[in-house]
Amino acid sequence: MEEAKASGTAAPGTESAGAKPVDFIRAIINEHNRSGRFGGKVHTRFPPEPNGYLHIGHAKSVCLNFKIAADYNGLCNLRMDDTNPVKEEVEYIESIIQDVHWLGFDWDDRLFYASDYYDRLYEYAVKLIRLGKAYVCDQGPDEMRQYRGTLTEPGRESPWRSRSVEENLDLFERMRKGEFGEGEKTLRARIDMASPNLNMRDPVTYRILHSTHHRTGEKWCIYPMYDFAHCLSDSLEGITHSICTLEFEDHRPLYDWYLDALDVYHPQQIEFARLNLTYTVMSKRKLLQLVQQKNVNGWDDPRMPTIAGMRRRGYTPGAIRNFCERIGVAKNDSVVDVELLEFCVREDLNLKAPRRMAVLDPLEVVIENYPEGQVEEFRLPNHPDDPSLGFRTVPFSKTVYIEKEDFMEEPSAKFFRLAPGREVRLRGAYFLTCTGVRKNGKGEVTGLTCSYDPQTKGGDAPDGRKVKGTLHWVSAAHAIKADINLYDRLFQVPSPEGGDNFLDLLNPDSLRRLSSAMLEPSLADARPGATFQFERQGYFCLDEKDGQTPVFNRTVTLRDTWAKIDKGEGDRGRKKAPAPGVKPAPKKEEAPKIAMEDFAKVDLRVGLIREVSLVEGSDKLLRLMVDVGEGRLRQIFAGIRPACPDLDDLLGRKVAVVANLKERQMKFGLSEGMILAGGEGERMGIVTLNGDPLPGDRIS
RNA sequence: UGGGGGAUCGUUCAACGGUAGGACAGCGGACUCUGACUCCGUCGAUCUAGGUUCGAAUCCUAGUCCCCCAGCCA
Repeated sequence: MEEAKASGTAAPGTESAGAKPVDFIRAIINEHNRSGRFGGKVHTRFPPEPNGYLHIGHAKSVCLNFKIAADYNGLCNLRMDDTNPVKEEVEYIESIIQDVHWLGFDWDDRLFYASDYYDRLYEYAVKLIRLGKAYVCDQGPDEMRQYRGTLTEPGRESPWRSRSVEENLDLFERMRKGEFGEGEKTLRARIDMASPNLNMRDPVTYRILHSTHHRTGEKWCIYPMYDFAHCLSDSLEGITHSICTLEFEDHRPLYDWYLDALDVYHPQQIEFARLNLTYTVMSKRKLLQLVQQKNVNGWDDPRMPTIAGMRRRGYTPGAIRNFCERIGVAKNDSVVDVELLEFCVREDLNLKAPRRMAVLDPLEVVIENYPEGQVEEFRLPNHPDDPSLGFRTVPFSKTVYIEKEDFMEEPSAKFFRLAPGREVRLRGAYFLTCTGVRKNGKGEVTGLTCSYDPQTKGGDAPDGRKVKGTLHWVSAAHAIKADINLYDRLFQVPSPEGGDNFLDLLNPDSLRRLSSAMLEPSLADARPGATFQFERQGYFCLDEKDGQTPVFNRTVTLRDTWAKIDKGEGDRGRKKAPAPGVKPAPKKEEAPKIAMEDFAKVDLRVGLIREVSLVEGSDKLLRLMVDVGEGRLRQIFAGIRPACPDLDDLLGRKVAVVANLKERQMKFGLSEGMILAGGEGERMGIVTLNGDPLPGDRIS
């Protein structure tokens, strides 16, 4: 086979082991370049319809189109696909222009509008009529639908299909002049009413819309349909590769048909899978609904997956571009984990964001042995790894605020922040030991008294003693009060886009407003839009500066290993754990929460019980040694004792084992799976398998 | 039950008849004046069944499942 990579399109040295794999679109382009189909030229376009704000899904397309053009030394146009004046607005056009620019792309003087081509499009339509390939149809919407047939039955030809060229020309001209009302007449392509592809059953090419267009005003009352306008706009602009999303795949025959029928320059349409993100919705209809119903505060609400929303939230263009790079491009339907986006944001911000200290939920600390009225100034670096970001000055005094959650009166073993008698470091300042706790009548902690070690100025102990915790802090006398918006995912479930009840799935805590945060004074100079890392908290950007109190939006939290530990302990300690090792059957009343797709991930295997023993200290658990066909026995602790008065009865039984479960360390030992059982107490039963399945056989 | 697409670690992208690899997530560890960053380690997948082949994620056959299409929206 010929070496594709040696064809000269790859830069020198890139065909070595580290070469980036080529996605399927570039593979097609490479093939075109090899065959000379477009003379080595690559010219793409990003063609949004200005009927909403751009979102992260559009960003994928923007990056794809502009990057491909750049990679191949070609060009990419920005084109507004404005063929439906009813839905489109100037506000959207402006936002699109701003957003694509903000993302870091430029189209020079190549901002186009499909409406730029209305005159020529009209001429093309006339030509189609002359060729006998289009006709004016008098069918109304309902009638046309009936004649179209169904997915399985062919359509019937319209009675108007055989009008003469002259009559069609005359009628079309009169449509243009406004002699007919909306819906009275359409221009249709004469293709094939029996085509299995519905798009080819004499599709409407022009429709009458007595509506003011945001650019052409009253000039037209007939407007071309997408399929007609799009392929010809591409053709007119000399686009080589018309990259669009998957749902247009079965429009490609029509794309090709129009261009062939008119015998004009013919770009190649290529379809890729649109981006979906977990915990959000991407359809413009749903986003519009959220805006209109005021579930969010406009298109640029920081919780929205729109470019404008992400900008306001503090996401950077570089992070978004990087994200689009990492998710790749293919034809699989995919839902990308929003954590990848957040990773990209952190990755970018970590490098650039100056560090600051901000206490979101303050707890007052009085340092008893610190001189009254004394103020020290510490010079702290803006970035731990990048000296070029410089320093700022932070004042310190007798009373400081620390984060409420950085103190625990009765700490667990793994908590290494402040607690009575414990010593921690105040970042960049001193070691601090908690000597007393102040409480209100309800027993809530309202403040601490602490002592500091003057020897540890700057944050290091001359005697070399270590502390486990370092806390951020703010001097009470110098603090700036601020409001903080804590944003979380908009929806509670990973895929809210499923049914029509997506509004029920909104996360009620997607925005938490904090109004008593205290910031270090250097933040007074922050400019709107500037992003900082509030140490140990996350990245925050200044939203607006009008009013007395500044407002910071949380862009994204820091990765928080402690939260996981803490939560894990909480789960173990507080919640009543179900009998381990048993998957409880769902109760009748409540619908099962497991989606079929999740269930399909369960690897259910036949397990042969080889050993059974009681577990000391538990009246529910049994220790089973089960053969799952792996050449060794798995130890499974199962809470099935109530179902098994006679242990010997279990020996040799074949049961259903969930084999791909993460093993679980229990106090009795490691449990390497789960066996299927249902019911509770004495009514519990174990799923037993009859017949001759072998241990390890998959159960489907 | 028409047509068009798609099925590879939990997620996503790769591997183009020759060792199934990367990233994110997870887990474990090292480091740390951010429980961050960084570093190291680790877990983990070819939809199913046949066939071709020395060799199959890749080719063939037959299934299964998922997505899209019946706008005068794009």
